Amino acid sequence: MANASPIDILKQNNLKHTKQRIRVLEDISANATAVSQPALEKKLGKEIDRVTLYRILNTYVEKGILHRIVDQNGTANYAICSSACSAEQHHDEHVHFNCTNCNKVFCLATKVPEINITEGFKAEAISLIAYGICKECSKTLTL
Amino acid sequence: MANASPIDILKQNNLKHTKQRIRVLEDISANATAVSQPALEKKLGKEIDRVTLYRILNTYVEKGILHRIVDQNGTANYAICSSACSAEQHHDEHVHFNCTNCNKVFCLATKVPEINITEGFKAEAISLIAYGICKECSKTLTL
DNA sequence: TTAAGTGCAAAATCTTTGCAAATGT
DNA sequence: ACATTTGCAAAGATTTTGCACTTAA
Repeated sequence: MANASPIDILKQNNLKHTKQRIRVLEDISANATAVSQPALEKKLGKEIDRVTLYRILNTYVEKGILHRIVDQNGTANYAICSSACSAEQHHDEHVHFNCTNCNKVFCLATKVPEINITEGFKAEAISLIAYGICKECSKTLTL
Repeated sequence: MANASPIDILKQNNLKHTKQRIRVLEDISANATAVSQPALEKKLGKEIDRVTLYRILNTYVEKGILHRIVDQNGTANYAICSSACSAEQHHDEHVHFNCTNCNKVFCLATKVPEINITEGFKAEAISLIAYGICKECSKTLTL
């Protein structure tokens, strides 16, 4: 249920499987944390044109293949969606953690709790990002 | 406790009260919702240089005078901090609502609930943004 | 074969930096 | 008078657009 191969994912979404698209999916799956756009550019910059990367990422988000998590700096981070996601109803209802030291974005197991939204407002999605120091950096930063 | 005048706020923070700084505070206070940077630029563009606006907003966020709420698009929105905020410990622990129709950002009365963060991660701040249709747009969008 | 996807060039934005002139205390 | 703040010019970064070439089906 969890780890479909890049090619499977592309097939399921009627997308041509080009080597650029496959590389992007491989790279993001390989990572335990969400990957920032700058990190992707740095990593794939020689294989994939910057513009193509923008287009691939947008396509993936539209199709519900990737989550886009925008952090406090306005930087986009991408993570593979769980199987529950689809292009129509895009549920990204787990908590994200953005380390203010290493800047990595983690998808936590914690689910976003029910929120009492003010009468009259209709919430369709909720983004909950915790900012602080991640597990790794906590160890290192023994100042 | 709530509505200090722009000049009072500047005095309290040892900032010179220039007409540009006062205009920014007036404009943001006048609004019930948070104000986006593009909206501020559009409104104040003839009175205040774009670069000056960046600097004023950054100063205000550093001093804890304004909250910066970054929405899904990476756009910064600004709202006056409650009295509980300070430059050192900056608590912005209420829920924000970003209307996907009019793009306005509302500060809701709802507080951010306690979250169980995964062992090892140290959360220092939490941003919770609900996306959907705001009160006003709900009325209008009777499609 | 042909529709979709990529790369390159270039435009449009957005954000930061440096410095001289203006302003508040 | 003096330290800050502003505005302008310019550099740097990010994101979008258009179009010819390439590639997967």
